[in-house]
This record gives sequence, C-alpha cells and structure tokens, in this order.
Amino acid sequence: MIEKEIEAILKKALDKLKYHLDKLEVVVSNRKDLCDYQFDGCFALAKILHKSPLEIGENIIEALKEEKESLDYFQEVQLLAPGFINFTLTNAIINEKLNNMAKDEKFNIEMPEQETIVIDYGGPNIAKPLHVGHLRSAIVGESIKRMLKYMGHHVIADVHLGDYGLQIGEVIFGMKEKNISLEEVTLEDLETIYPEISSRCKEDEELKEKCATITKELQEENKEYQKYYQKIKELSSNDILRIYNYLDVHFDLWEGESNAYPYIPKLTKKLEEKQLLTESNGARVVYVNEEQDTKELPPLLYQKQNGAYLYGTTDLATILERVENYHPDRIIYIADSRQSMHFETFFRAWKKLDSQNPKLEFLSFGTVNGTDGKPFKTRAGNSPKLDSLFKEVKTAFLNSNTKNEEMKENDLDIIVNAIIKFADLQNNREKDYIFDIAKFSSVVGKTGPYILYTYLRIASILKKEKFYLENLNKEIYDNTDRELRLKMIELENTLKYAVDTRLPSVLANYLYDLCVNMNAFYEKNHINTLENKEKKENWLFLLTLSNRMIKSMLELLEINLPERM
RNA sequence: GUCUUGGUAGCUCAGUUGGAUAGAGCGUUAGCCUCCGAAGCUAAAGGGCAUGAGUUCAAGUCUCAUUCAAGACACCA
Repeated sequence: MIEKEIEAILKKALDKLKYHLDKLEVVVSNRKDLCDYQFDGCFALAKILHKSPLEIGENIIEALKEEKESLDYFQEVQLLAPGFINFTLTNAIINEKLNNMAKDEKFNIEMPEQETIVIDYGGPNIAKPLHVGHLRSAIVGESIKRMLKYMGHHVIADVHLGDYGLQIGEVIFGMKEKNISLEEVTLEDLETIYPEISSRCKEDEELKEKCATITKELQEENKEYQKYYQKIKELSSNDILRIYNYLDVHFDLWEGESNAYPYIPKLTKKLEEKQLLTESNGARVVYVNEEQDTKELPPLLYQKQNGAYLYGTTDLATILERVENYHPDRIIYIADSRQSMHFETFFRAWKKLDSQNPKLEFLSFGTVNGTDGKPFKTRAGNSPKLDSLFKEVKTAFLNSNTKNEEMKENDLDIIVNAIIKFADLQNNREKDYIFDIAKFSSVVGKTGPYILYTYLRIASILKKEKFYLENLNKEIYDNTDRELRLKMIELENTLKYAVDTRLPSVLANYLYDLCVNMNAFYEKNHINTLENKEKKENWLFLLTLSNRMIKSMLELLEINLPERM
C-alpha cells in the first residue's frame, strides 16, 4: 500500500532525527490541489519536543532528501504552514503501482490472516412474507460476506430462519381454526393468517396463551404440530428462496432456530455447571450484569414459565452447534439496531459460559423509514412486500426511456438489482434512512445505472481497440489522467477500510468516485481518434484495468453487469 | 423514567477515527452531441455542520449540558 511505503521512508528519516511517534500515519490528501498524500505528524512532534511544527517539518524534509527512495517516490515534498508535509508522487511510482495491480487478479491487495467466519444475516421469519424491512439485512449481509470472502476468509453464510417461535404457534392455530388442510394450504393463506392471529393475540390473552402452548408443544415434538410446521416451513422457505435468488443473495446454510433445539440439553447442562441459571417468577433466566455496569441490563430469558424456549436460548444453543460443526473463529450477526440490547445480553451470557471463542460481533443496521420519517408502511398499514418493490422499480425504469422496452428480461433484472442495491449500499449501514421510491427508481446521478453505464461505455471502446502493452510507460498525459490513476491506487486502502469497518458504503462511494474520474477522462480524451500510438496503448491499458476494478468491486456489492443498456 | 442512536445545503445522503478552503446526488440556472454510448460532461448559486459551553496548536469529528427525533427496556423475534 502506497501509504505504508511512504510511512516507511518517513520512519527512516524520523529515526535519523531521533524523532519518535507512536502513530506515524500518512493519508490521502484532503487538499488535492496541493499534494497527493499528507503527513500531519509535525504537530504531535511539536508537543513532545517543545519546538515549532515548522522547525520540525524543515528538519524532516532535510532528512528525507537524504533517503535515496525519496527521488523515486516524490516529485515534490513541501512543507506548508502551519506544519503540513505534502507529498506529490512521481509518475513513475504511480505507474509502478498500477502495473503491479494489473498483474494480479486481486489487484495486488495484501490479504489479512485467514479466519473461519460464520455470518448470520437475512433472518426472515417463516410464515411472514418478505417486506422492505428485510431488504437491508439481505443486501448488507451479502455484501459483507462477499468482502470477507474476497479478503481470503473462509466464510459460511447462514440465513438463520426464525422458524420455531410463537409465530408458528399462531399460524398453526389459525389454520386449525379456519379448517385449512395441509393439502390445500397456500402461501397466500399463510400471509393472511399470520397478521390476523398476531393482532388478535395482542388483544386476547387467552388466545395468546393457546398459541404459546401450541408453540411449546411443537418444540416438544408433538407429531401433529410437526406436520403443520413442516408444511408451513416448506411453503414459506420456497418463497423466501425465490426472492433471495432474485436479489442474488445466497446462503450456504438454511438453518434456523429449530436446528438449535437438539443442543439445548447440552447448553442447559453447561449453564447449570457454571451455576448461571436462576429461577425468577417461575421462569429461568441468566443474569448478565457485570460489576462495572452503570446501567441495569435485563437478564437473558432462558425458559418461559410454560417451559417454552425463546430466541435468546436458541441463539446460545446455535453457537454450540456452530462450534461443533464449523469451528468458527468468529460469528458475525447482522440485524436491525433495535435488537442491539438482545445481542448485548446474549453475548454476555455466552461470555460467562466461554470467555474466548468464538468471537461474537453484532453489526446493526438502521431502520428503513418512509418519507415521513416513520417506519415504512403502505396505506393499508403494512410494509410493502419486496415483490411489489421490484415491480415498481422495474416499471419506473421502463418508463424512463422508451428504448428500455427492447431490453432483455435478464438485463432488466440486473438493472433493477443495481438500482436498489446501489441506492441502499451507499448509505451508512448503521443509520436509519428514508426509503423514497422516487430515489430508488432514479437512473441519473449517483445511482447503480451510472456505474453500469460508465463500465459499458468504456467497454465499448476496449472492444474496438487492441493493445499489446505489458506495462505502462513512465508518462502521465494530463490532469484527468493523473486524477484517475491516483484514484485507482487508492483501492487497496479503501477496500481494507471497508472490510475492517464492515461498511459496504465505503466501497460503494469509492466506486462512484472512480467512475466520476473515468467519465471526466472519457469526455476529455478521445481515444479512437488518437494518432499517438504509445499514448493510445497506455490509455487502453489504464481503462482495461479500471474496468476490471469496477467489475470486481461491483461483485462485492452483489451487482452484475448487463450486456447492454 | 433509564439507556441507545441520530440532527451536516430546499430534499436525500457522504464525510477513513481531530488537521489546511465541509463534499456528492436530486432540484434550480447557464452551457456542451457533423467526434469512442448525452442514463454523460462543464460551470454557477446554495450549508459553516441542532443550540450553548469546554478540551486542543487544530473540532462536523472528543467532553458536558440543553433541545428535537427515532428506538429499546424479561416470558414476541
């Protein structure tokens, strides 16, 4: 990484001066008009050494001149008040970076130490249709999964269905009440039964109790209820699978709460051995408060008064199952930020059982709100189903240009995906955001189609022209060219940051910036009419590489490329 | 009530862990197709980052208070 290399040179200079900094950091310049990379450490040194930052800066610049790599790396090193050291790179070093990137399938990015990671996202409940609230977990999770895989980790994705909780008891009750047989039941039945019974349960304690008993008996493997359960699960998961396929979201495991049940006895035994289970109001709980706590954290509810288990229990038991089957170093959960307290409690409960392994990580995402700032709802009061979202986006895209009607169905679906995903992924994962269908249907500006369009128009140049260059020469030909090349060498740092922070938005925004640079270059320079063969070949080399980058990074954002648009 | 987030241009959002002149898109205004794909490009107007205090050489970024908004707070997930 270029930053690390500059830091190494700087370190040598500082060592000679006997200057020491705990955090020696060179970063991309925020004043591109002044330099390419900057070093702000003079201020920190000034404090330690009780000298002025400018004096220190001058010393550093003098010392840098004596480092022989300086000539290779820096076209200019400048000290600017009040104490910034500004580096402008030589064309040679920029091009060397790009040559190295071009030679490697993964752009010469340094890979971290490999871990085995289980990533748990999606998390739909069976018997409820997928609505817009399920979009983020799927899209964000898939992207994080792909980034981790790209960085060489062994990643196992689990959809982790909510398939053994109270909602199943409610649906079974509803089916029986309405005399809907197992042979005849349809997906539509499930989708109407659940909301009805669920809302009736909120009013009617007795009914709720009945459903809770069914749930408990199901968990105890009541034969009849098991049959219902199997049927509900089959119908529902097929539909969930269909939608995830449309989104190009894929899981290695289709497990759920139900898979954790065989591990509950073992879990109970472990908890009992450590004396972590406590009786409280007829239920069994695990207290998770710690000494240094300033706030009260409710205990993890392990087993209800009626004997049924809850999601805290299955979440713990699932860890046992995963440890046994996959030996993960780390488990990553991706869920709505409203569940953060649940995760805190159950992480603590796990810590009390086994303080070290695997590492548990909760990644929250914000709620999807409507234009009124409240959770997204249709007029009927429900969250809109994902199917209707896809349809709406597709219609909007078709209406945006009459030529679009001639597009292949497959390309249309790719574009619908690009629109939705890029609109979602460019937002910071942790914040709530406003879902505006107008924005999600837009095809101009900072959108998925912009990225696809950039790729395709460059690709159409590359199709017409050939080049035989193995390496870029030492030239950079103009401003748009230089800015593009500098943006390209930022890839490694950006991707690393995106992965470390688990923020696909970092990557999405970088990709957009890269495309802006490519478009500026494209408008200014007309490659096909170029007489200068050397220049032409260098530029074709450059564009081939940048298009490869777009393609790879789009894959990490789970966006595919259409043949044409 | 306690706790957790968040408040950045008219709207929707970035802002790499404290640095030099706060960035985009949409919308508005003015330009650019006899030239590789105008779903594009160029330029202009438009915030001083909810408010107030503090820490620091340096604060949108850290601390505290106030305010507004959303959310969570044991037998749903």
